[in-house]
Amino acid sequence: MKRDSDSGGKQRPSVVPTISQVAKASGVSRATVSRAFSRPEMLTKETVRRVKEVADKLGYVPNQVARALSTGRHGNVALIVSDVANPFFPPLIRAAQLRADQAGLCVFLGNSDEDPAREELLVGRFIGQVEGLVLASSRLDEEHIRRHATRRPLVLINRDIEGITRVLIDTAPGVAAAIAHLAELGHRHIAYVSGPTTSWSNQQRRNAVRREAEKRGLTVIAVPARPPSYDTGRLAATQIVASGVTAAIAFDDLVAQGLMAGLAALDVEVPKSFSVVGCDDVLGETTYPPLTTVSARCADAGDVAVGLLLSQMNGGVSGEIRHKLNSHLVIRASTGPAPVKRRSR
Amino acid sequence: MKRDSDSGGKQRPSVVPTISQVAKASGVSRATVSRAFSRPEMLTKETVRRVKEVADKLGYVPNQVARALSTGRHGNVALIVSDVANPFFPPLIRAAQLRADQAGLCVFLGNSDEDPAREELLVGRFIGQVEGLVLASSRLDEEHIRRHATRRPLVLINRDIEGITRVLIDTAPGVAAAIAHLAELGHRHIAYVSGPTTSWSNQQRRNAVRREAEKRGLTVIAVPARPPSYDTGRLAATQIVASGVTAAIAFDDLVAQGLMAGLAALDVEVPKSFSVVGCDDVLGETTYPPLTTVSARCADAGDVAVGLLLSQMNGGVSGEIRHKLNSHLVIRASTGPAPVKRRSR
DNA sequence: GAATGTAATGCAACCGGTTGCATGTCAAGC
DNA sequence: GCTTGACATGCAACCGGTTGCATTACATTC
Repeated sequence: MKRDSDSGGKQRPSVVPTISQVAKASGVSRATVSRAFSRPEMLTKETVRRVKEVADKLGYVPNQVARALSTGRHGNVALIVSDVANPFFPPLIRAAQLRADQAGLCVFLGNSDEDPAREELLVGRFIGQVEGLVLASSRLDEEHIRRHATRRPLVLINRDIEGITRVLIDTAPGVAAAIAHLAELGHRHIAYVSGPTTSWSNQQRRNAVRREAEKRGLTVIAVPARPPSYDTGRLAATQIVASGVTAAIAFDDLVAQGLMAGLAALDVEVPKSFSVVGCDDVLGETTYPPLTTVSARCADAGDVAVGLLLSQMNGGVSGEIRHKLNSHLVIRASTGPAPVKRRSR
Repeated sequence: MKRDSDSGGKQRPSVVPTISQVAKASGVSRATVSRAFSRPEMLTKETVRRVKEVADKLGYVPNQVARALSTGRHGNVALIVSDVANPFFPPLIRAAQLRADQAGLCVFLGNSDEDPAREELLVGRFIGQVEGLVLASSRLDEEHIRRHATRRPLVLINRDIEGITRVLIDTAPGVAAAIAHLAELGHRHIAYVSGPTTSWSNQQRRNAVRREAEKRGLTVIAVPARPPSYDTGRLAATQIVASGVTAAIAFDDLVAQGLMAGLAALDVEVPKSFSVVGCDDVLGETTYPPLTTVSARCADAGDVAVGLLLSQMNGGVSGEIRHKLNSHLVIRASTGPAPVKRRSR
């Protein structure tokens, strides 16, 4: 019964030393080595020092996978977004990463490409090896989300499901400010260039436009740009110009940018003859002309979401949290006074 | 000695059934359950069917972490990029994801934020739980990269280290075409707006500009935009205009876009009085005017890199691979005939 | 000096799978 | 009818850590 699994000659000689090798080399038990790394306060300083020294020499690093198996803590979280390539997400991803990093966590990124089935598949793959999930603009139906939430701490971004922790980018105040801004500039008839009907953000924005416009006596028409993109925005220009409005507020910056391109192609000058407002503020000053937009602080959303996830993972927060992020209007150069009204068209 | 670990009442009653529970419920051994999932061809069809049925009923899913511990295959790969927020990366990330997904792999995303120390930290966290790594635009020094490559399959993007599998986006042909294009339009003096000196891409582009310009008898000046961004591009405009050149080719699209904004601010019309060429083709037609640029097919790079990683993980490809991706010029509206020369300035 | 308490370390079971080998079953071959 | 072999399944060790409990060593107190 020779069971000297430690000294056993493996095919890979020097790579990846295990806890047993460190234990043997430093003349202590595996338990002590383990504690030197995970609970050093239980040990003599001297012991910790010695073990770590040996470990260093051998190039030992605790095996995360093995650790995860026995403790159930993997040190991983998952972030699933609906479209990595949409400029709304990269800053959000970056902020989420940063926050997770600070907590020593690794992050899995999933890209659902707007497809619920894909998203479900990804969740399935991730859930076994993460301690928590963040779903940004999830396209999953409520039932699925609830089920996953029973298995793991889960935080939603821009999805409003009761009982599940969520962070919502509340663009209503910013949109309201945008309407006020346009009203002050003398615009009376405006268009809302709308996004996906299933999107929580779109519903929220459209309602805010309606409400505020009504309050100020403006008339609003809705023109779709679906899916929201530069191209659909551009294509919407004709219809919008034909409708006789003098300003438009778009579902997002990409649509707004497309719209401006469409207007330019029709020889409609922005902001001289037509004003455009975007949403999300993801393009900064890079458009021509620089876009007036509603800043949605998407980076903060990533940061906050991971923060909430962390506290849920640790403390096991009981109460439901519905975190709202404020928004505000950033005025640049795509909005200006309403053109003098022509008598007839 | 009552050691009935299987039926033992855990605190969590129904969640996450284990292989033992499935084994018991279906009246077979754990080994058989294991094989029903990982090597069904070893078992009777009937057995597989029965086990899977029971597993389904119980909601059993094999635990990835446990599996990884015993097999050493985690089913994960890591992708580290230097800046998620740079528009060059999202398409690359997306393509890499897609490819990994098809192979049933989960991907960890790391963001080094251009910081070698951070990148090293991330690699350390990932390496224990992945089967392979892709480093895009790595800022690590060669020695570190080589070391990691001995531990795990590793593929580089836009980093040229001998002996390590790498995919390089070869923009030289596209840049050469751009110079030719400008020469044909009558430009004689041009500027190269350069990026990070340590960047492989930048060196390659600058050299291509030099070489091709010399061949055609154009003169080139170099103007820095560091770090490469919209803002540094914008700021470079003054110096460029003052130098008397009639066209510029920028390190990337962002710089080019900034440059166009800077030119507009100086009342220099593009393309009438000045031509601008970008690089990477990540902005499509969204600039004003639409940017002539060198298409670098960054999405393909992600796809190819993961593909190479996979083959390295499986077959254990022996020979070194240096995969070059071609580039070509996309002509849009930011380039035009050189303005008629004024006698003096 | 014996009893008591406390701090440091070791022992061995356990996490949930995988897998080499042994065992058992059944049918074909002589 | 008994041997032989192929095939299906079970046994038990193993992956590399963690942790409850036992043990040991040492200091304190009376």
